[in-house]
Amino acid sequence: MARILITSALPYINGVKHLGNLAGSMLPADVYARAMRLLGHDVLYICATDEHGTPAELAAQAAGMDVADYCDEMHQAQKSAGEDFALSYDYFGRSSARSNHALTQDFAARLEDAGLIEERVSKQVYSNADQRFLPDRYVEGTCPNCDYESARGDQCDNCGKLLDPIDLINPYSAVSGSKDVEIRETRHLFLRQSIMADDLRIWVNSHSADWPPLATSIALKWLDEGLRDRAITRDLKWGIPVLRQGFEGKVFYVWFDAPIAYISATQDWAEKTGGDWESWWRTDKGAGEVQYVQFMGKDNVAFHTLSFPTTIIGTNNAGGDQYKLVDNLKAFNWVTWYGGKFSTSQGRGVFMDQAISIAPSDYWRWHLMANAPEGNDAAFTWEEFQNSVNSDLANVLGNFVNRITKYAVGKFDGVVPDGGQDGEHEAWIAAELSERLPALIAHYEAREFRKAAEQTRAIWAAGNEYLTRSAPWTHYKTDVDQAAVGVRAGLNLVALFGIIAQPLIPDAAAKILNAVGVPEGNRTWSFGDFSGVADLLDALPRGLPISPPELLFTKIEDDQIVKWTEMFGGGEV
RNA sequence: GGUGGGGUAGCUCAGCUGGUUAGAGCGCAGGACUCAUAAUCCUGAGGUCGUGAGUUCAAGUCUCACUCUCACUACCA
Repeated sequence: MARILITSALPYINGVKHLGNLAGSMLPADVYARAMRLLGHDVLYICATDEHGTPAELAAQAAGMDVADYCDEMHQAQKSAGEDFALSYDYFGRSSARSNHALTQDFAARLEDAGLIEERVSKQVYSNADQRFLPDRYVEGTCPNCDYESARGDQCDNCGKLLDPIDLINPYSAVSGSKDVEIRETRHLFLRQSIMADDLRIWVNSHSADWPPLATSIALKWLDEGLRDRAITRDLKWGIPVLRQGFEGKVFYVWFDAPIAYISATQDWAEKTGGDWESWWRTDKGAGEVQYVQFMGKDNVAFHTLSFPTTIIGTNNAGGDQYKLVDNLKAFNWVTWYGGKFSTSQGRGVFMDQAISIAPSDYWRWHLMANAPEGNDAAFTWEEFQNSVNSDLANVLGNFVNRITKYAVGKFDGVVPDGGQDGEHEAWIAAELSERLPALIAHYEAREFRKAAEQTRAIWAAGNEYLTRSAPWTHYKTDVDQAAVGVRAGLNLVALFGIIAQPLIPDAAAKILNAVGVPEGNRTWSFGDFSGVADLLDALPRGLPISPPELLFTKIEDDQIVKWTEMFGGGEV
């Protein structure tokens, strides 16, 4: 048994997340957590809302709310959306929690002791009308390169050129539209990442074999370009106060405190459950044996492979408490939406709360993982979604469960039949399983979600092939015992299919396992060694009553696709 | 502009350190079966592996050039 710590990138607070966010961090982390628990590992899966920063303040302002109240509300909304999708967090915390204030301030103090903090003065755009400093992208104006009139201060959307807000012609605040903006000097703390670059490179290279190329290549790219020091404070009201003379009214940068919330949320978990957070995070207190796995979209890779590690290594260098670095890191590409990106700010795509209102969570979980954006960006289309659900879930799995349980009710009094001897067909399916089950587990252990889903489906399909081969309905006419063998094996396959389905489609899996009376304690993946896989075909007690579950998966009809396409604008480019 | 992915059957994608007739699912065409949500099972058609060179006994797999596409590019997170 291993101890596995899992975190998924913290969803930002400014709205319910879309399917791209779900597919790229929370959902795969959940599927992995579930699979590892089923394998008997000691798993701790932590997530939280990421609540600080300019967008949170502006979103609250737009909603006419106090930012703390806004975050309370949105935290609840996201927590509830997570529950709707059966995300099995051990704890879903908040980066604004008191624990995170304390820990972030402690980290900053220790980084200073380690000589990694430096004060610098920088120039930034200030809006008098908004009474706030504006991040580059919140300053707009005319592009000096192409004369596009709504160019953002960081980059022009029209010609793609990277800009500095100072270069904009006729700059104005994107928040209020006010042209009363000026350049002001402001003092900030910088994290001296540059002096950690060599250490970071050695560490990243040590993971070149076990991280996805996407992760190492992004990290090395930044290192190759020369890691720059990064400001870790901001001129904002909402956030974690900087305890330093001359920094009154300033807070830590959201990207400094957010990953620290992985740790502080674990502290909050411990507080609530009586668990021991230090054994998960403190390498000087038993966390050395923990395997820590992070899940994130590719946009987050630089922060998780460079900035946060700098924080951890730097803090550790100060002596005293020693914290754990990530061991394995799974990075995802994007789910794309009809030629473009999902966008929270522009409302493009399908959001978690909308998704759950039109189809059960299992449908989304299955489709998003079977088509996970692992090697590449993955296009979401309604047709593909329909196909995944109807073909894989309804036809292959749902129909299998339905056909054999109904047949058992019709011909064998609704119990697992006795009688008969296993023969060549049972040997065939046993051989299939003895090859496929270890492959399935290997895919989960390697966090290859497309392949895990593909193998899961292949095992279900093998069940259908087994029924074709053993054909109990044919034997029933001449040899009831022979038919009993097929029905018995078939019902045991139903149980097995439910057991392996649990990480991906937990709700349907529970219905299936209830239908064939598998007790909670027997739903794990302790298959033993796979030489004994034939026992899986006779695991249910003979004579055990079973009952067909209600329709497991309702097919998605063409007219629903038409309706959803209209509703969500899918099909537009 | 720079950097990094990717371009493999109609569609979505597998193909680790180069090695027998390039694979899967869906879709399509035939057939089988009738227990089942008109489901399932079998068989088949279909690809000059983006383009052009090169290295090698041998390249989808390595090198170079070209082309298309997506992403990242550091004060949005």
